[in-house]
Amino acid sequence: MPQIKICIVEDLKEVRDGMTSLLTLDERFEVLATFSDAEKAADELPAWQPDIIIMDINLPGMNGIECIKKVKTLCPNSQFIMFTIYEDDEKVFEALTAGASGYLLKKTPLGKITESLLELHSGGSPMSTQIARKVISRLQNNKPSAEIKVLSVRENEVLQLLAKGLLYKEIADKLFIATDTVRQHIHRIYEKLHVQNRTEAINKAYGRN
Amino acid sequence: MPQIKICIVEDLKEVRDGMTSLLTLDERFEVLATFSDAEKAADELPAWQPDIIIMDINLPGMNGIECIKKVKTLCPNSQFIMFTIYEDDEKVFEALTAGASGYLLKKTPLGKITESLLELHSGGSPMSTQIARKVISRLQNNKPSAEIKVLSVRENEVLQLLAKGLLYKEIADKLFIATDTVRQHIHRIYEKLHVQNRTEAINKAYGRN
DNA sequence: ACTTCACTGTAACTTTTGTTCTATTGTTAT
DNA sequence: ATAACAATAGAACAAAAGTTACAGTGAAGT
Repeated sequence: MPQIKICIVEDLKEVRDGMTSLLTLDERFEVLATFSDAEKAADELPAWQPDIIIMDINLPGMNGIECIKKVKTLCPNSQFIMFTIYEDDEKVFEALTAGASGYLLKKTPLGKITESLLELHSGGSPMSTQIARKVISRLQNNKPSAEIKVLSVRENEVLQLLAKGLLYKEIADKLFIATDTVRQHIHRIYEKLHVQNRTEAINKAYGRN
Repeated sequence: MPQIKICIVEDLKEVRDGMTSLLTLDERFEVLATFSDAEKAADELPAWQPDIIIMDINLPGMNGIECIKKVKTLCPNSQFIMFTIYEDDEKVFEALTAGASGYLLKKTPLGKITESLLELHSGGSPMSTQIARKVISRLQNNKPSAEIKVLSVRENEVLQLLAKGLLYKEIADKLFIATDTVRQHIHRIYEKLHVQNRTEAINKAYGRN
């Protein structure tokens, strides 16, 4: 069983060293190199071709997400795992779409960290259920979002059809109500979502901004 | 703290009853109703409006995924969690894109089941890291879709702004062209995408059907 | 040289959307 | 019970979107 080759990109020396010694003590891992900034990492990572790159998100200068974008094509066999303080950071989500395969919280207990790395290496994507929800929502293009909850059941039905691009008349026919009633519902929807038109309503309700 | 209202769709009586008694014994949950087939569930679920619907995937007749598609618009505030034997089932993945927010394995220890339901209810998406990886990779293959490529550069710019919900006038101002020209571009866009209005164009271009 | 096409523009016209007001019915919460 | 709200609907009106037809310019390709 070969060791899992790892590189670390992290600006804080203590954190970097802590992670390095944790992994060095575990014979399943091998730390090839560490970097304190993204520019240097982007330059040198391709030469190392690690299995896993642990990437901090908030770095001085180029951030971790930009770094992924640069390095990804040059390290096609490397997997990126983000390392961050904030669990619910929108940046984590950005990173996932940019090419990261999972993430670790800085407060994660040590045992969990190695576990997550092993999971990552065996084809999984360690992440919290909160992030998982966000990812799924994006996949569905359908975020149940706070906004959508202020709408009544009927209003949601109307919005659903509105989002398909149906005419008022067509919505009315589908729901067996008058066109004027549809008009009414839609007006209320716009009010509740604080928007002016169909497109804005759809964007807001389904979380595309 | 109100109880979490739950409905169960599962064809095997033992499993159904087991789940029901597990949840009934826990005062945080309330089982409103159970169904042994998807057709009946699709009929009656809208009347219950549960917080969570536990849905078996493999059902006789209509399967759980079809059932979700039918019920989802009628229960906009309900969350669906799949209940299945196979962890790596492609069906699980289909279910997630169809609208499910997480899934449970049938072999899951009882304590984990209630934990997952609570996570689901508080906005998370319980799932294994394997499935998470699949979801992420689908997310990353976010292709700009074939349709968008038939459009000229300018038309894409217009479409972009159109998708934000801007008025023709606002688009014109942003691009420093006449409102009538915007009108022209949009007409061409609709022609090329074979659609009749703004919403359909956006859906088509960004692959939401 | 000629054709094609993206991009720009004008103009008249129809259809759809969105606003505002009013009003009835039934359900739910205090 | 009484207030609040969801769902329904009619009607008049203003604003925006969408259709159709025509036309000039400049760039790219044959």
